[in-house]
Amino acid sequence: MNTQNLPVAALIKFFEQYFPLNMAERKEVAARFTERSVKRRGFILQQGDVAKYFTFVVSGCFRQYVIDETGKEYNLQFAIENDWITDLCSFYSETASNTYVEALEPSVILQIKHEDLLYLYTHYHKFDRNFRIIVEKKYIDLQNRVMQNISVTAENRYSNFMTRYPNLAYRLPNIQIASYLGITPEFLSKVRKKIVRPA
Amino acid sequence: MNTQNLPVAALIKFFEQYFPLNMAERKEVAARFTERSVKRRGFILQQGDVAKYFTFVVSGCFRQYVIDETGKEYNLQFAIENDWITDLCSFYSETASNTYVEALEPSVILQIKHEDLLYLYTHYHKFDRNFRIIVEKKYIDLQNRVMQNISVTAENRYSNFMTRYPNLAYRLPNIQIASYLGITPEFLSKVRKKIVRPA
DNA sequence: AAATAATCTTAAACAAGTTTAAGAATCAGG
DNA sequence: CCTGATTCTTAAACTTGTTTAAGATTATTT
Repeated sequence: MNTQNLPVAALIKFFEQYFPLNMAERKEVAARFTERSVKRRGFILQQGDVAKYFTFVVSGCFRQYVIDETGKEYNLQFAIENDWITDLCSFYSETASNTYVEALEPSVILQIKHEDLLYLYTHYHKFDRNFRIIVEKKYIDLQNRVMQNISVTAENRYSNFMTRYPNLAYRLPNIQIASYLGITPEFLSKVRKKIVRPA
Repeated sequence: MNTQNLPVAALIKFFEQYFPLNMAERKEVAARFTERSVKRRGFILQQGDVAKYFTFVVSGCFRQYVIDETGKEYNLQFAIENDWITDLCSFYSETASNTYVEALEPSVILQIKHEDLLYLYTHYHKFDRNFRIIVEKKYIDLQNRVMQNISVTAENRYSNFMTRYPNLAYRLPNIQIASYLGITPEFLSKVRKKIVRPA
């Protein structure tokens, strides 16, 4: 099995940030994750579907969002290379999702089915651990975001976002950033103007 | 070892929601968690400290909060019986916390040190799994909160909070709820009035 | 390269939420 | 059960962010 230069090499490298994988574990990764290309605006999850996969982003960019009764969209998260995305709630409870996961760029992903991930959890201690760590890191990020949402003005949330996620931020249209920060694109425009040419 | 009626029995019961514990695992739980009583307004974590413990709440109620430059407090989370609380970021990175964790009621807790939890992770697969599940559930809650923060008015956030966490909500002063929802107590008062006697 | 779609900006009128201040009600602790 | 401290309410003036609408700019697709 030659996994060099393949998307699965990126995934193995990701896991090995935490702990080296033995040969059996590498084989399982190669066997149980499925590669897939997604074009811009393609969906890997839509409202009403059960999230069947946990997705590792090899290249490209995704957003998860919800749509309210009035048709407005709200971005819950972005994921670029080396990040993970799914609707965790739907994935683990195997119930219909309220969310969409859409590619913002042409992307390459590796997906694992719920049952295969459970298999890995049960047979290889290390994957319980790896996914514990993945979710812990995401939890910490999310808590930081909640903190900002309840304590920081839109202007500062925008500045902080740009400094914290510069790679991500400069790839995203402002309209997507506004939706993530919980403000309108019009107000973001105002904020940006103010930052460039402060009163 | 008789653990009936003891706080540690509550903790074992908590873990056994997910998977039964064998005798060795129960012994480790009894041995590695330390019981502690905390009086109202007592702190188990303060800004500048490293969070040395992961805390299971046997009885009582805690809040985690931050204080900004102007001295205002913002509640990041509450934890009542059968919930867990710490500053995850500080706990895992072993760096100083920006947050406080304070008892809102006289409380009884069980705490495990970072090194002891790592010991459990390493020697007992089940604890990696249990803590993966604990954090996943907390992540899902937090994502739901972010969604509300960016898409729902203060009035509806309050209503949703009251229906979603009634047990918790009716134990908390409104001032604490306001701080969690990201609004002022004065505005919450307005909102409550409107809900009782709609215009 | 043209056509279409999506994004960005501006501004005026509006709505949601904050600030300040002060009095009333409730609660915790000795 | 008394007392000080905390919490809750109200209201007026203010600030932050939204809505609507329209034109300008930039990307994407054909």
